Amino acid sequence: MTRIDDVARLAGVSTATVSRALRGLPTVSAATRRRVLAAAEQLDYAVSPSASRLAGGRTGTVAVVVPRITRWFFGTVVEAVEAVLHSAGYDLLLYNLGGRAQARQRVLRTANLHKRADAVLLVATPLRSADLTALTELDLPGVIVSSGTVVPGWPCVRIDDVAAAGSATRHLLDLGHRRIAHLSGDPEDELAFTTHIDRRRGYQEALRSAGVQPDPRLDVESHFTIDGGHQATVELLRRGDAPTAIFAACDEMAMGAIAALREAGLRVPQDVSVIGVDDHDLSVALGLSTVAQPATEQGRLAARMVLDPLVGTAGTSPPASSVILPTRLVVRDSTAPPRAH
Amino acid sequence: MTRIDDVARLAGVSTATVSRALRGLPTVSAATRRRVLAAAEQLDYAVSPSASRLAGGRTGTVAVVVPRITRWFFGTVVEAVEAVLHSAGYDLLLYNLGGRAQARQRVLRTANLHKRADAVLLVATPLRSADLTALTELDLPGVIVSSGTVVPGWPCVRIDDVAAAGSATRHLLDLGHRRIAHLSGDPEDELAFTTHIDRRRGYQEALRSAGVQPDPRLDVESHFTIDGGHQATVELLRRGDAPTAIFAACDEMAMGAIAALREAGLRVPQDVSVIGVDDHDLSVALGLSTVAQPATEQGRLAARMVLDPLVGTAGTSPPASSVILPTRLVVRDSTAPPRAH
DNA sequence: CTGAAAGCGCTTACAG
DNA sequence: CTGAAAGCGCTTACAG
Repeated sequence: MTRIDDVARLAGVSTATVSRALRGLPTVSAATRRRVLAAAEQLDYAVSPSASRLAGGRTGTVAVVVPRITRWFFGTVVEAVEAVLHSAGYDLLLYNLGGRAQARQRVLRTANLHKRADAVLLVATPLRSADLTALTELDLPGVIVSSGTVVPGWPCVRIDDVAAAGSATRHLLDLGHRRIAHLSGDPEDELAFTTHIDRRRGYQEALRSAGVQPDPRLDVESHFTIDGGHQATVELLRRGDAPTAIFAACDEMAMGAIAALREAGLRVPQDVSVIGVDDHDLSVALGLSTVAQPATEQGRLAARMVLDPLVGTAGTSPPASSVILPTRLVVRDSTAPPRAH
Repeated sequence: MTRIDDVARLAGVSTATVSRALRGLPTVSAATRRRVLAAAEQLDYAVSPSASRLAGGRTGTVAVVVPRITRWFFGTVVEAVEAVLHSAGYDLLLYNLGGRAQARQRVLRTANLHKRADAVLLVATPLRSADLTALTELDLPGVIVSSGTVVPGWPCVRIDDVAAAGSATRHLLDLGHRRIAHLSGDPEDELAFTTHIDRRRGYQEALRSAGVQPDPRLDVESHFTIDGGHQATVELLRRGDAPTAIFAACDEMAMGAIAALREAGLRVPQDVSVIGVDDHDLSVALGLSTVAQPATEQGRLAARMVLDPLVGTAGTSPPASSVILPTRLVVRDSTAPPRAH
């Protein structure tokens, strides 16, 4: 393997100069830089990350923590984050909590992040106070995407979940629905994120503003997955006195709801209207009405914000502040006025 | 930050002994190991990965390359891989090619893998010969998942795509279909993987075995996505003389096909039967017939195989050999006999 | 703008 | 089973 000494020798300079030239530091003359780059090229030299990290104290790596990479929102965010990080020359260390009970603790406690990453991107991962303490002690910069916990000093990129849920619910109210069910997140979930709390609030507030009293029997908790939406809908139908519309806390749950309704012989939207939140890839194909949220945009922005304090002249730019991106009601074929009685 | 010297001092041994004890090497007495572990615990010591990597020459990291993390199969594989790697104490460096034209080259050429990972997991990523050469020169062990290129010395975990496609096509033939369309992958795709070639072959062979001549007008190429399946179906219907059944090369394409059929006023399965390959999470909900492939199992197995030469006593176990996992026809509601004329 | 030298924090022969 | 010492391959004050 060629090392920095080889390049230095060929270019006729010191290793310090090679190091500076290759990293693009300004304190190298144009002519020297040219010679170094040519030598490196000729020798097919690549810096040793371990050596560079040990000597420089920077890892060139960002740790990305997501609850489940297989879920639409998280996969989409990671894809956007990956593109930004890699084009900035940063590595992406992936931590997928994946429903494992102790995964979160493992990630945050066992010094997995410590010295492995220069920054953390925490996507929709709520922290218990012990975890938060552990994370704070790592003293790393970071960015939060979506909901979760507020980490002191970490900006957050998200949508307004209360508003998004309100928008979905109001769409149903405007169509004339009054018995509107809600499928929301599972508070028992070990990986529970807080998104569902806000979305429920938006739902309830919209109902109350329209003079409708939220009915606990129409509010079913489940997982934020297709299967979760399916189960919740089965439960909803079991309770009897079916709603005329369902607001699912995410599109995947909405899809599960549609499947369960179809199995029960109910048509969408003729018998029951369904709306979700996300604008999942499949939602167009299914004709699912939804409140679209910009997942790629959230990922891209979060990645830029997480790189911000790492790249460039530290301390120059003010710390990034939190951003709330807009959502947009997308009406398709799964919502319609309730049937006349 | 506590360093190894601090632990050594507290435990009253040399740093070499601390290093050995912490890594579980057998050449440490039980009593000493106990003292070292207690000291490390007390000081909340965590080894510096950079230092360890530089000195030891191992990175404790596996690079995972996928075409698109947002696609069901790849997301599911990565989730399984992540669980195995992290529970073995390995880091996962994620490379998502994501449709970017030069991403593959960037990953393989720019020494991104070199010295960053001890092994590579290449998921459904075909290589041009220049890329293959570059990869071979890195001299890393690796495992291939799904199709792609054969890399000398790298075992492969996959399904039999020809058989899977044959099974899907035969199901349609058995129902009485003769005009069976096929939606397959796009050969122009910069990230084209070879899966679609095998699946087309299985489709054609099954037709011929049943005495049906494959009709090129019923064979439409597109992307392996929901949108790709949608577009391909629109094209298929535009050509006129619609088929009575569609075999889509993956479930996402099948979902797109179902959406396009519905938009065209065709019912599934009464007017047109649809079958895919995968058993995507949503397929149950949609009632989509499919040939199920074990994505989680492939990921888990591949991860174990990739760790195999890294962990334990090198050279002891024979190199892992390739594995072909079974697929299974799952009949749901999207396939039925063709209507009588 | 450039170089000599120390140091980053480990692991690994080597010797005992 | 344990330790002293070299070395992994860089980056960074420091000096000029």
